[in-house]
Amino acid sequence: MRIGELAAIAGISTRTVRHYHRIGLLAEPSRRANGYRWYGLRDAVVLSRIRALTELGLSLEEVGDVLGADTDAGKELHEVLAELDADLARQEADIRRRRARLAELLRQAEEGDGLPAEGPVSPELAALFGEMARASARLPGPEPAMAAKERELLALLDRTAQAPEERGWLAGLRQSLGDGDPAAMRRAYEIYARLDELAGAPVDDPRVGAVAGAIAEAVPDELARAAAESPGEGEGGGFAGAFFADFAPAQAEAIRQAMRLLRERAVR
Amino acid sequence: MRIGELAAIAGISTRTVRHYHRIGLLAEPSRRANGYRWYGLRDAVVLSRIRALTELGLSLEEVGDVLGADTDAGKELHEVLAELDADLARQEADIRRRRARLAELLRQAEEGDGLPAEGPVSPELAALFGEMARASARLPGPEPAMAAKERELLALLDRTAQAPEERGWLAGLRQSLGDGDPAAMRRAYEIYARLDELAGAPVDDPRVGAVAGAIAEAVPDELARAAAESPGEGEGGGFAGAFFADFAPAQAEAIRQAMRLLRERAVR
DNA sequence: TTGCTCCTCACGTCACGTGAGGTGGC
DNA sequence: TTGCTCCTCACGTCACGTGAGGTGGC
Repeated sequence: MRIGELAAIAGISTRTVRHYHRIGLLAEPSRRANGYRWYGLRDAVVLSRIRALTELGLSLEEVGDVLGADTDAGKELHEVLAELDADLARQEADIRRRRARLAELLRQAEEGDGLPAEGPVSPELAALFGEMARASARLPGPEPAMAAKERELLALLDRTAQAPEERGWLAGLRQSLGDGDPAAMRRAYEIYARLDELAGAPVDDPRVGAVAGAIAEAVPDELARAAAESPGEGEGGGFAGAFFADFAPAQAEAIRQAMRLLRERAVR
Repeated sequence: MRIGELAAIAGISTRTVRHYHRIGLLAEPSRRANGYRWYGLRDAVVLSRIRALTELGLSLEEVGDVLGADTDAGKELHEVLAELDADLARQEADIRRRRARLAELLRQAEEGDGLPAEGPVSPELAALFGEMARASARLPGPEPAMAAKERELLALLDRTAQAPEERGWLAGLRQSLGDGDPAAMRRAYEIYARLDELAGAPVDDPRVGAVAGAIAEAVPDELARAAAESPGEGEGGGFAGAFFADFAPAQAEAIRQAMRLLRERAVR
């Protein structure tokens, strides 16, 4: 029979059959005078066996190994199948994890209005962002740019610090944003606004020290300790440098001073 | 910071970061005098967001779409995530099917001794092959070549006829092999042996007619009907031709005559 | 003549990995 | 000087899909 019929019997494309020839998985049959390949029943038997194996999920190389190992092909197959099952188990667990995460995100989207602009974050942080959105809506005027900036930083931190012992800052952060207390959240937004005002100011602007003090005051002890352990200026590889470079000079200075105050407080 | 630190923060290789630059997913940063790329905190923020999306299973193109759709990125993301979940659900179901099939095969291997040389087949056919193996072990001498050949053909048929209405032959086949009755199985093996003997014989060998009669007699009505519906000689595309070409001339003739007898019986 | 099947290149897919060959920074 | 990091090509991976351009069979 011709390649088209063979392929139809196996339920695959003729291109696939030719591919198997090219890689040596299926022997080339004889040719007719017109150059057409001419297949026998044996080819159909072998090809259907190849397909039975690939449909289980074996790679073509593994299929070749199994077919080639005529001495005790059963044992070879058994080993490959056992390995394959372990691999599929991993894949299944991975897909499940991802689907659970997706369900979580879609639920977040239902509860709030859509998904956060900062991208997928942990449920805890998503809840916090939701509180911020509600607080901001209650306050007059547009949201301070610094609030959005902090959210992006928090999203980054949220993703890089995944280990449980690295997530202490979350509880502290929740406290500093009031933990549901509207007054604390208002104070936080006031600080964001005051930082915004420092955007074009010189480093020695008199407001810098005041803002630094307000920041340090708003940070609860838990977060203060985490901040004290964080790398100081110039340390921590290029990250700290990139961090401060991301702010206007006077803003960076206020944050630097605030961190110094927090470190002093931690020592006491 | 340099590319190595950025990659470390995102938990990926530097090659991956460069790949994202090449395809335009992440903007190229400025360069230092030595040609090194120089990244800011913004890059880390964006890159971690990219990673959060790819780890969910978005393709890089989808990630690009989501990042590019600044007007209501949330809605775009929501759609992509919903599609993705449907896709993952399909994948999960597929993996489960394959694992169930694997478990079945591994169980077969435990029950019999190893996996059948014919490759993975349905549980019903595997059970039948097991009966044949036990029957053959009880009979003297090596197994007839025709028995092994029939198994290969049956494995092929098993895989090509998957729809329930196409699987009637299985019940008939079980009957013809005795359905657990040792006497019937012995008769079947006798026919295999007699077919083997026709391997080198001429088409007009006097034994041909007798073997054909024995085959037709051994086939129960259920299988006779299925055979009657099957394509005759020369029909059914190249398959029938390839089928008969796979036997020695006298063997093919015996089978041809047996099928004719079965068709006649079906008409009555 | 028309539509179908077949033939052989040869590039494209997806998300990078992996050298190859060379240079800057501590 | 040594080891580490960075740079730019450019091929390899996996299982085919998809033209491109041409020919045989009914």
